[in-house]
Amino acid sequence: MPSGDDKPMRTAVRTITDLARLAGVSPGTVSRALAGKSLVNTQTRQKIEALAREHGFRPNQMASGLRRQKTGVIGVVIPLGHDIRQQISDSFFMTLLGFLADELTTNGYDLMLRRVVPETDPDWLDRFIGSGMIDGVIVIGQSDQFDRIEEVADSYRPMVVWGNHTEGQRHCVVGTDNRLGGRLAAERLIAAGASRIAFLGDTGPIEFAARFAGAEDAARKAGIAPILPLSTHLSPDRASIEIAAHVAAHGADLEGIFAATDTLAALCLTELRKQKMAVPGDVKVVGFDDLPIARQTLPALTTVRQDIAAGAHGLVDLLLRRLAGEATESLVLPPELALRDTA
Amino acid sequence: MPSGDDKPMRTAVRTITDLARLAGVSPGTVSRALAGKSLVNTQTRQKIEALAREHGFRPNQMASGLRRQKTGVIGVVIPLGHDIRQQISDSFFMTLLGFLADELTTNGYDLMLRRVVPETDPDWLDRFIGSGMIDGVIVIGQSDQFDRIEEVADSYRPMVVWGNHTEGQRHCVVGTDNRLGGRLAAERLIAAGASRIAFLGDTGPIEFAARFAGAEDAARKAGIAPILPLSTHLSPDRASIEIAAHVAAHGADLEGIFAATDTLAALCLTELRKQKMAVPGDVKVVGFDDLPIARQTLPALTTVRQDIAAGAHGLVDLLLRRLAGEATESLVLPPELALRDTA
DNA sequence: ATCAATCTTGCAAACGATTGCAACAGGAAT
DNA sequence: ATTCCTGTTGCAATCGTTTGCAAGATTGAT
Repeated sequence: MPSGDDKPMRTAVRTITDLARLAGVSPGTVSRALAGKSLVNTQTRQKIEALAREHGFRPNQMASGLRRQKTGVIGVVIPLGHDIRQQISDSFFMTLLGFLADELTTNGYDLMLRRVVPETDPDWLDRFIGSGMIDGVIVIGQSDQFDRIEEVADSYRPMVVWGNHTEGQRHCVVGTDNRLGGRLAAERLIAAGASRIAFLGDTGPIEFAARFAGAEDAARKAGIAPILPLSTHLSPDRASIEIAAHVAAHGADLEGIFAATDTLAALCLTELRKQKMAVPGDVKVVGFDDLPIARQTLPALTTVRQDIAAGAHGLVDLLLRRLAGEATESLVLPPELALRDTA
Repeated sequence: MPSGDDKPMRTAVRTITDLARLAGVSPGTVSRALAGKSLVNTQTRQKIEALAREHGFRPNQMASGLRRQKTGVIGVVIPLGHDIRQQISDSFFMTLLGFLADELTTNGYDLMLRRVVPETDPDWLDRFIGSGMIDGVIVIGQSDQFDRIEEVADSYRPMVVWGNHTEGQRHCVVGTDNRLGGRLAAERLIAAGASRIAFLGDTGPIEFAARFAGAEDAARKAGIAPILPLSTHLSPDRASIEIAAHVAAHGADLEGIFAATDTLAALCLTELRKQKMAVPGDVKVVGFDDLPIARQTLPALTTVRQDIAAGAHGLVDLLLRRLAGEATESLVLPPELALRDTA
């Protein structure tokens, strides 16, 4: 029994049992005191708290999690489906992630981040959920994994997804009304006088497909020519090249361009300038997202705003509700046109 | 003893013990089989693996972590010191985070993200480390917490910090040579003909202070007037206003502006344009970071590149080494001038 | 002084996976 | 037939915390 009580080198207090010994009580009491339960005598509690502070003791979350069958951690997973390289620095998702971190922290949860490549790891979602490390999961972007998510949603409740809402889907989703957003964008282009309009971006991902569909709705309603889809990748390097080609091929025929994201819109503006086309004189441009960059392009980009903060708040709010056993509806946020100088 | 073996509704297999019962072996054997240890008979192993696959079983990470005293999780913490709102969507940190996630995943680790406000939570670092949830920690940005980090570094080894390297510091850091970067920026401005130069940004954060100091070095060496510090906040909203004021007050006197980040540089370009000052004709501008936005400003921004991917790689590499017990040196990455059109 | 009621506390069994040790089987060698 | 391997497996303790249950202490009422 080593007795180094008064030595300057304090004995390390790693477990609740160590602390209990020091306080002269049982581990159970320490646990209760630190957890703030009411069944502990005030003096005892204070002594324990003081000791814990003094030795910088914190209960081991792993052990606690194991015993209580909850971890206090929410998983956030970003499936990299369509275009792996893009997402690495995609501002939209990263900004959303920032807000999510804040919302979760506010609610006492930690955030475990995972980026997965479903193509090489078909089991990505089950793996994460089954790990036992997380109490719930937020999926950022459906990517091309809609069906997989649907399946999982049937048996796993604490999951909320950022993405597009489709009639009759079974997983709980939060997202902007992309179709409406697409309509707003196209309507703006039309109102500004454009009638030959292109959609710039891959129409594969479901969110983009919805934006495209919305634009088509507007075109049909206005009785103008159908929207011309111009496909691009999302990584800036490849997109630049592809956009240059598209502009060279179709630029002269076009009066309006609806870009699937602000990032693409900004690249497009750069390219149009290079090829001596005036914006909004020759061509009008509308983006999507309203990232900070939209205010800094020249001319400043007219775009469709997604309320990212509201999205993050909604995701966390719904997830907490589901954790509490509530049934929840999906949340569809209204997009809003941010009118600037390109259309 | 319920015997629903052949029912379509499979009995849930949640624990290693459940699986053991199904396979007719002991839990220990299942554990060894799933962990890929060599002491298990090949047939037994295959049977167990098949069963695990069939029932989608994965061992509980919490229990495993508790027993093995390691979690497979690396904590990544972003201290929000100087300007809380900024960092929420700061592209640089978020991009770094993206690369970190990839590097860690590649090495079999998960990433736990935490953003903290040291001012209201002085205990932020010890709390994270003491939680027992993480095997090591990466701190993104020293913010104003240099001393706190130093203290912790004395007793906690698996920690690596992104930030500035200071002579004789005790914590292991990875970062760009900010002072050299600052010198490169100022030298470029001087070479382009500017001799009245301002530094745009708060000189409080240590990284920025070093950039400023580097610029001062260059000014001294060239024998020009001292660099004029123009302080701003980092959140775009406030920065815009402050930059507008700075430009109005000093614009006429200035020939060169070295902005502490590309984001500030981009805002500055916008503001200069508004106030009818030609870039690089009237004023030359150099940024720092080489974020994607630097290619899209008009004119395209000359800036000092930080190699973010290399930074993330270095952080993870050093951390893994420290986890393995190696002693490690800090890693200082060389910045590089990305010459474009603003200077 | 006795008894009941209320507070505090300790005891010990979980949570689910891992692992040192010992036991057992099957073979080979003597 | 005996002994000694080698290769597999089971047993049971362990990681650190939580929590139901019961015991002990204290108080107040009778």
